[in-house]
Amino acid sequence: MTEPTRDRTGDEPIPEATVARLPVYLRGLLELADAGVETVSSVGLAELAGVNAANVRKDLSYLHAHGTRGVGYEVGHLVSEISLVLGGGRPSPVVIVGVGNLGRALSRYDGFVAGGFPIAGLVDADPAVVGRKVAGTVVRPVDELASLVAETGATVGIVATPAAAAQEAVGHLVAAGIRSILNFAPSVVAVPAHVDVRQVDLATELQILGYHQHRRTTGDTSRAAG
Amino acid sequence: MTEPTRDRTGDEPIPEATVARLPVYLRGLLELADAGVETVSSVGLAELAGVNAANVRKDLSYLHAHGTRGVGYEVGHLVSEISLVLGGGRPSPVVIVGVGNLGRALSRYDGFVAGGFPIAGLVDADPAVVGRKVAGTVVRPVDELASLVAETGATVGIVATPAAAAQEAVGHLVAAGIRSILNFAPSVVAVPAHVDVRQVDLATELQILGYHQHRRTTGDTSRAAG
DNA sequence: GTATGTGAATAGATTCACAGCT
DNA sequence: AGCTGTGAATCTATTCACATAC
Repeated sequence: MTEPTRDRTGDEPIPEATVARLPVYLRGLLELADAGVETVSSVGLAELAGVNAANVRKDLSYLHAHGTRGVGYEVGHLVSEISLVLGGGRPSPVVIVGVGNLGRALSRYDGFVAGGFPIAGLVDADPAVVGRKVAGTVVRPVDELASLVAETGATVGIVATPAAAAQEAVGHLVAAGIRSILNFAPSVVAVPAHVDVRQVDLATELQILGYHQHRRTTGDTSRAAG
Repeated sequence: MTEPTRDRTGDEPIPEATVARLPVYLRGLLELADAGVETVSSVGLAELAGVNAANVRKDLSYLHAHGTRGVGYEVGHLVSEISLVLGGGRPSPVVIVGVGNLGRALSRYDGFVAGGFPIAGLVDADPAVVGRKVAGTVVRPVDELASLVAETGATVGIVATPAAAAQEAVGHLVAAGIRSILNFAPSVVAVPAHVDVRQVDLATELQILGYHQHRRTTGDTSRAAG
């Protein structure tokens, strides 16, 4: 409260729940910036993100993003701060393992490139798929993964294989030096402690919806969950 | 009748965090059942699901699933109980709005059918796409959504449109009577209180990974997050 | 001996409510 | 007046530890 001590970028731990909301704030802020809006209040940002305003303020207090009392937050400033925290501002090239239906769709998804996650390359274990051109990129064999990562500086791996092949795919990625993995395969995978895995499971999401639906139709006084 | 509080299926509220883990347990249990395993301990199931064993026990205590002390849980029984809680055992047909890259991939994803979520139909706002056959189904125009839902008994909607079209797509789904929606568009959507929306946002997931990666490389004493 | 079931303890996240700045 | 920033209160979730049952 007297001296502005240790102020290194990203040195304080930001709660996971906050980190998960930052991308949503960022999206809303980019829309505002596009529309020429220069300041936004916590209430305004809360509406865009679908959360509570006090939550927004507390979240932003973890960053080095301060607002002006009586006015609000400067949109451009928030965009910079959040972008910095989420990946340091540099693009993170992505390698995709598994070029089935989902892998192909992901490789063509332009939201990745726009969000700073260009596709560095595609690999597949199936020789019938290797060599084919998908979304402008030639699919390479799995044993070239390490060199692909080295060449392109890829930092993120996406697993889009069948469940049975997911653990092996993760092993290849880790061996190639990748430490951030997004796993679309419906399978819990084991990784060393220094590797970060996030699971995106479509069937699981549907089943969670199924629970609430089932409850709504059989139970009585239930409350909708977001 | 004056019968006391008997166990109506799904009458107690199950914590959200537990609901989100049940599909993961179910997957592991189905694997065990396939392998002919008949009982499993909370420790065994915890390993399969990647969580703490006490957590498994507490989660299962919310269901009507009891184990045998000194032995464990009966795999077949758990499968039935969890399946029942997650959607009542009946299949929930799914309509997909938006037949771009992602919509096509989802419509071909066999995990849905296997998990009790058959594709009831596809719709798209683009006349150039309407009428084309995707994954064995003819794409229908958005204004046929209500009749499609009525015909097929679809209970779940998947939004796979661009962000700008997501709110409108959700509006159509709600108007057609759908009350469970899985939104793949990177956009916060507003829905009436009786409608349940879950967001699956690929760019957001990558950005969360980006935060941890950035922290690992710039910060020092950090701990890996699951 | 082994494994469940659960109260108690701990940790984490959200929301409230208001002091303090512009 | 309006809006941020944050301690305190509340709610939710996880983990521990052990009595209880097989």
